[in-house]
Amino acid sequence: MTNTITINQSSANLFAKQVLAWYEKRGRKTLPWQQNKTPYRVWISEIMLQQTQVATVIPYYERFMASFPTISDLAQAEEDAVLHHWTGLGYYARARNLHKTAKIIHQDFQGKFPETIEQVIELPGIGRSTAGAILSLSLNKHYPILDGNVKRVLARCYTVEGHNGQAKYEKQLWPITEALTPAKGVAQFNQAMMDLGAMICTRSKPKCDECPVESGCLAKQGDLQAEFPQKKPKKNIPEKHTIMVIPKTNAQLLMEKRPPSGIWGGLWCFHEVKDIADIPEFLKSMHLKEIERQQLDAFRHTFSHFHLDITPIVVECEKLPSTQINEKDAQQWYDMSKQSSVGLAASTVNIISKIIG
DNA sequence: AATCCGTGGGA
DNA sequence: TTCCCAAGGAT
Repeated sequence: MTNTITINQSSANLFAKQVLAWYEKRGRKTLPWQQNKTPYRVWISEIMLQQTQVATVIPYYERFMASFPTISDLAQAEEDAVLHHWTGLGYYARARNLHKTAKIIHQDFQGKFPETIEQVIELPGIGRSTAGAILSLSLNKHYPILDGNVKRVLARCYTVEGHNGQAKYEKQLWPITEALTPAKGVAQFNQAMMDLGAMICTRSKPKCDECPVESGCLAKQGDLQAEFPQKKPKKNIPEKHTIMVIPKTNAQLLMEKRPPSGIWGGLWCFHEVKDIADIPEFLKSMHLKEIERQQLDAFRHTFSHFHLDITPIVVECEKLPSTQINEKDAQQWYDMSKQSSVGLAASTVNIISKIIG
């Protein structure tokens, strides 16, 4: 049983007024994607910021916009180049969807970012909140958002039960953000709500004395800030093991492109085997002769949903004659003396740096 | 509806 | 150290 919250017009007006006044004084206005705002620039920022902190995003954003200043540039880029700009950022489906969407806009919308919510939500990687953010922040269109910051602020203000990722939680919150989002000043309001969540209504130790809506906050009134949003039940994540084989010749490492979906989809990675005994067969299929091997220290890479213990094995090899290492699409030699131009997972960068030193 | 998809920072 | 989880969306 979840109680339905009703918000009348005058309390919504007051809420918006308080938030907008706060934004003028304390809100963020100098982030990179807040300069020269266009749907394209805001779109890229919103995708990068999904489940990712601002400080982490900024350097990625700057590099990305320098390489792909327009939708057309992005649409015409190689997927490897787009993923390269995502190396280490995580959630790589975001980059693949970004590229797909750029192509769609290039082909179906004459390169102009669509401006209706229905069209924007249709695009790969853009859901209701991101669509609302793009259109409100860049074009001041009247759409609500509901990102992690807004959820936390509203969950406390209205003591909404549930936690992130729970359907009933969002189902309660959407009508609230709809009711509160003003038609006038929507760009500033939406930005302000994210700023409040990020700077004031933080998950631990919220700064209620600096909050513009403290007087109406139900959590504050009941001293329940620590109880909302509610805690997610903890779950033990499984442990997995893998052996990564790294054939090495002089200054080159053999890598392969991972399938387009699943973990590290579309990134270049080292070949995985279940057992050390599988290594000779793999080397043979690559037309490589083993000279010697060196097992590096195993290390743990932890994802949100499992641990992966990785044992890297570097195999110094000699390329057998008469063998164009066949597969230019699935395998390639990574030149350690050159700058990479493809997408790599953080753990792959880690292994390469161990080898290069 | 719950799970899959990364990574690094903060407590 | 260990644990939680952040400007979500797709399935």
